Amino acid sequence: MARSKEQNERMRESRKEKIRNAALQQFVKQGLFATRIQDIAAEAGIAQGLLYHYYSSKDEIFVDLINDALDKTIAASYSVRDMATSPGEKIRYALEKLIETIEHSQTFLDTCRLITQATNSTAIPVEAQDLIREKRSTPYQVIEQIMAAGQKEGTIVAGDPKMLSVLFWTSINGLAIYFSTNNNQDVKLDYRVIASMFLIEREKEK
Amino acid sequence: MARSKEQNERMRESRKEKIRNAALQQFVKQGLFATRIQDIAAEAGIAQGLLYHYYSSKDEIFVDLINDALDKTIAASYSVRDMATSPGEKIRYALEKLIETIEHSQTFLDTCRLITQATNSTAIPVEAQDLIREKRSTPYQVIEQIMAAGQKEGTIVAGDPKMLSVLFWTSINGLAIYFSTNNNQDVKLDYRVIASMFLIEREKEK
DNA sequence: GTCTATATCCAGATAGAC
DNA sequence: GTCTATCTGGATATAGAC
Repeated sequence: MARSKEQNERMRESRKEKIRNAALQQFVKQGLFATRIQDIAAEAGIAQGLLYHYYSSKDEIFVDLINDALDKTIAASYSVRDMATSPGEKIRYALEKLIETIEHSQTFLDTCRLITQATNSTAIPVEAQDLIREKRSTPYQVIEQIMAAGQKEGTIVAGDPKMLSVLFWTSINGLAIYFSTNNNQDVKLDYRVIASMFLIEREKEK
Repeated sequence: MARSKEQNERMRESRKEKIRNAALQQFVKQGLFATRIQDIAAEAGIAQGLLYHYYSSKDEIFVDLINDALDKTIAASYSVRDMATSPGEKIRYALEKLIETIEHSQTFLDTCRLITQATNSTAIPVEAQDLIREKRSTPYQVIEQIMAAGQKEGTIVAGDPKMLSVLFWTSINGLAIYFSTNNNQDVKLDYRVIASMFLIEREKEK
């Protein structure tokens, strides 16, 4: 009996995962409000009514997705922070990986779009607004600290570390938004151009 | 009689302008779908029914706004193109002005947000989609050409001019999106950091 | 021109059959 | 668990009074 219960739990969770994926596709394409419950159900291959056995409302799915997206972003920034290298190298490596991810991971682009959408609308569930207030500043703070450490070390350009962090993330976000709707293969990004904003000459050579 | 007719025309247009401004405020805050006709009418200080004497639908207002926004962006890029200076100086000057505008003009931020919103949603009127397809590439092409000219001149860094143009606009757009919801005065932008992505050392000194 | 009141439609959420 | 059918609320757009 216990096993059957466990199996059910697992099946239920995998079904919810399927619904979340379907919802993410629709939300990034159409936005929260233009997406109908029916659209999500159709994308997930189930009837509209059945969706309510897994989520009690459209908003609840949205909040779940936002929470996931924010946690992923925070986790990624922590993995950069905890690297066993110099601050300058952390910035260089992070940009290299982020650009590569922008070019190859649709999931990453979707995550960026969802967060941007949520951050730029007052018409989202209050729970989502709270999560954003709570979690969104972490990646900015992480990069700000690395920038400050890099300046002490002499590998990062002068200027307010907070500003450098804002430039770092807004460049990445701007690119992600652009590539999410222009997945044209005719533009190949070179992360070193962006890196040259932050790293002083000596570092650029690497 | 002719004068009265003319006056009426003018009053009608100024009323429509008022409605457009109200709609822009609501669209950038809530998005096209979450915004109700009622919200626009309230913001414009008129009754809901009256709005239909000026616009026949919410979509029609949206299309009008998108068209304006795209035309403004194109006009701005042409004014940079037609400057009587070197390509390197054009890039430097354009960035200086754009950063200043991001910091001080709410209207500019709203324009960027509206275009970003429209570009990133399939759930907008087809007329708006057509306008975007038609007009959106112009600013990219203008900057691309300046970058290429600057490379010949020896003031712009190496790399695909198309990529440089994409980096130029996505940086600006990313910043505009960030500042439209974080109008914190505690971060002062320095355009020279961004300029250092594109201009080679000799130019940076300016 | 401007308002209030209303008809119509459509999406979210629920109920009930299988 | 899964579906179809239905209730309900709310927004768009229209009609009609002033």
